[in-house]
Amino acid sequence: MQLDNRKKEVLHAIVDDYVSTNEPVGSKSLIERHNFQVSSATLRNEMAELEHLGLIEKPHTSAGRIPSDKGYREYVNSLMTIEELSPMEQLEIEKRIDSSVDEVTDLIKNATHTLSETTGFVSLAMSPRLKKSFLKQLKILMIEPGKALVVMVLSAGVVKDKVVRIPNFLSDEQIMKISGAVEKSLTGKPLDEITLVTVETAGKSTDVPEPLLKQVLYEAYAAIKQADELNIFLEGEHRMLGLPDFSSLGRARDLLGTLSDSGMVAGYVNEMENAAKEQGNDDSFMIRIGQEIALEGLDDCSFITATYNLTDSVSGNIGVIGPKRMLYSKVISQIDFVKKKLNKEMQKFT
Amino acid sequence: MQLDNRKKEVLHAIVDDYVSTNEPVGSKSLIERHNFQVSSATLRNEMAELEHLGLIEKPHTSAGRIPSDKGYREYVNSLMTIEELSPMEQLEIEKRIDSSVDEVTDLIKNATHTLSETTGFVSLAMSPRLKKSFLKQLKILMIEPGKALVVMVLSAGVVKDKVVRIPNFLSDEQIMKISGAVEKSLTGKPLDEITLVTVETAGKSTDVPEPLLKQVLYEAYAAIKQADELNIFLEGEHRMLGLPDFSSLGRARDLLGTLSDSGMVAGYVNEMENAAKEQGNDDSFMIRIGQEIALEGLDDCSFITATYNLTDSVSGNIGVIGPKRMLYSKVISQIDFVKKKLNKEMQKFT
DNA sequence: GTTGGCACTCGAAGGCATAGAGTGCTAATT
DNA sequence: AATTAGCACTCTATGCCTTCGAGTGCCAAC
Repeated sequence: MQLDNRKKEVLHAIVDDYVSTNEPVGSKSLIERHNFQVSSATLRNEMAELEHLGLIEKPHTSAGRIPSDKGYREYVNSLMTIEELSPMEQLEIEKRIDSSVDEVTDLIKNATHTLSETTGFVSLAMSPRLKKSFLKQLKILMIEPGKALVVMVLSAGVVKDKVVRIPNFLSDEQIMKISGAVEKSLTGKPLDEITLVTVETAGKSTDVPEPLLKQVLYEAYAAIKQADELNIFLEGEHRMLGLPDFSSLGRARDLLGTLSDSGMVAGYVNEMENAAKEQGNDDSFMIRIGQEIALEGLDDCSFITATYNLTDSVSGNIGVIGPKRMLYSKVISQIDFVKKKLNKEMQKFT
Repeated sequence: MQLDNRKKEVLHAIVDDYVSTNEPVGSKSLIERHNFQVSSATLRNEMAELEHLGLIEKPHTSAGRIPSDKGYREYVNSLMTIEELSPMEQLEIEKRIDSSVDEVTDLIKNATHTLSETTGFVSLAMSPRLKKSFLKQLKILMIEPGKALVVMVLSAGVVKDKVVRIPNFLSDEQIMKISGAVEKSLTGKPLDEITLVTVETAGKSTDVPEPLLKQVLYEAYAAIKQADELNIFLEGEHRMLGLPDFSSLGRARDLLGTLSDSGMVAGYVNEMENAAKEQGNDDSFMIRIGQEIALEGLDDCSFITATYNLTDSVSGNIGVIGPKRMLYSKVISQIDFVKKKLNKEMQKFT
């Protein structure tokens, strides 16, 4: 979209004003609040053109203008300038992200919590995508007859486990044999290269009778597959209720209803991630505005995520869902700072 | 509270009508909907007395009456009759509570989810109180230099683990020695009898040098303590937004704000549990109505929980937070049925 | 103890006028 | 050709008034 400078300024001003006042902005108040060296009539003409371009719109005939999704998009893509957080704000975040936790998951939850508190919106994080991490250890521990625990240590410093059912007859020794054989042959393999066949082959070297063996191997395989399942952490849903943008109960309900289905949100974040990758989008932020979000009830929201890195090949997303009437530059730098802090803290785990 | 029969009938009718219509109920509509063999004037007199007793109240001078907290309390304690769920409803719940999960926690989450869906309210469950369960196994596994995993198998069929930091110098062998020694001497002990001293004594038999040993033992102790920390699962918060009782955004926000602090809710459930125990309340339900609930924003709610049992000595709570204008008899039987189903399914894990 | 009757109260809903912010258009100005 | 002043018009929000109806308390009669 090519806009002349003055149109850019006008759109910028409209977005700024609307974001801070939550009132449709008219030509007069625009003049009052900004140093335009033209009359309101001229602005009215500009605004009519911006409306024609689909960048702003009127809630009704005799009201001021509000940015459309396209207008926000233009603002985000070309108009806004991102500033660094103030040292105070940085310190606040540093302080909140506690580095004393022992597990990556806790660190991520911690960062998510912090992000929701600093932005005042809903925050979310995806667990790391572990497909590319490799097995460093795998142990099958007998818990009691018929029950075992599969413990996996992954290269990304993550520990996963799962209780599985095994045949009752199996002895402690047999399990240890299987455990050893599987570990020996799978260690060093990335999770996404481990298939049921791989696991079954790994177990062949033991002398445990076939049908029993097969069941244990299958369970081990299932445990490995479960280890790279994606989790999502959502936090601060209730904060949306405090925003004037969701003062209509209907909207608030639709929004929270959708967010309550965390699996659906996780799936959507995943799609976004994949789409970004396909497009070779090396921008570190993914931003979806209003109707661009393919989730019901999020028409008035914007969805911003960044990518954190646990290792070179293992990453996840962290971000915010807020009203589309938000201070984009601020929120983006908040996410960015939390992400960087998270990346730094994560190094301790790898 | 001693009420004559007619007063009981009137209160019963008022609660029923108000619950189903969400309108203050007046003397005339009461006559219309129920077979009172008296005139509306008589009912007005009765209602005036009920109001005097604090059982019902007027939103304003010229409106009908609504039950007060005390009125609901009376209703719940003495008036309502609890019916069994219909076979259809039972089947629906049976179907939803999936018995194929491998861990108790999943089963509990499952039941919580089901409860929220069947009641349409917020449901919650506490994780089992494991203080009285005893250690069946405890293993410390070396993950990498400086990092180990403490895995505990408890008598209640629960598996817990925690990643801990250990001194870098320790060898695999040394850890195994400690692990063996601790397990040997702690196996069979209830969690609440395990103290730091117990653990340290348990480790003494090894030849691992003192300061290193001590750190590992401390971490093991911390892992054990963490194992009996209480978790709470809350689900369906967004459903409250659909209820007319929370059509005021302010109330809804206060409510969801409070519920978002799950630690606080967990603490409160715990208090309720302890209070019930002290009073020797062997009733299987704990019910708190309106202002009886010592949590901000829950003035218009009722809080109903039941106790599930994982083993004789290990139990937890499962229940519902809904509007106080609810169909108590129905909700109670729903909770009761879910609890029974949960108890049944839990037997598989012990 | 019960009832019919009646005056009174109060909130909800609808109608109506007004104020205010904003718009688009036109004609004049630079 | 771009800008501006001016003006008629539009639409919402607000406040005020009225009406309507469900409900109440109380009193006198049964």
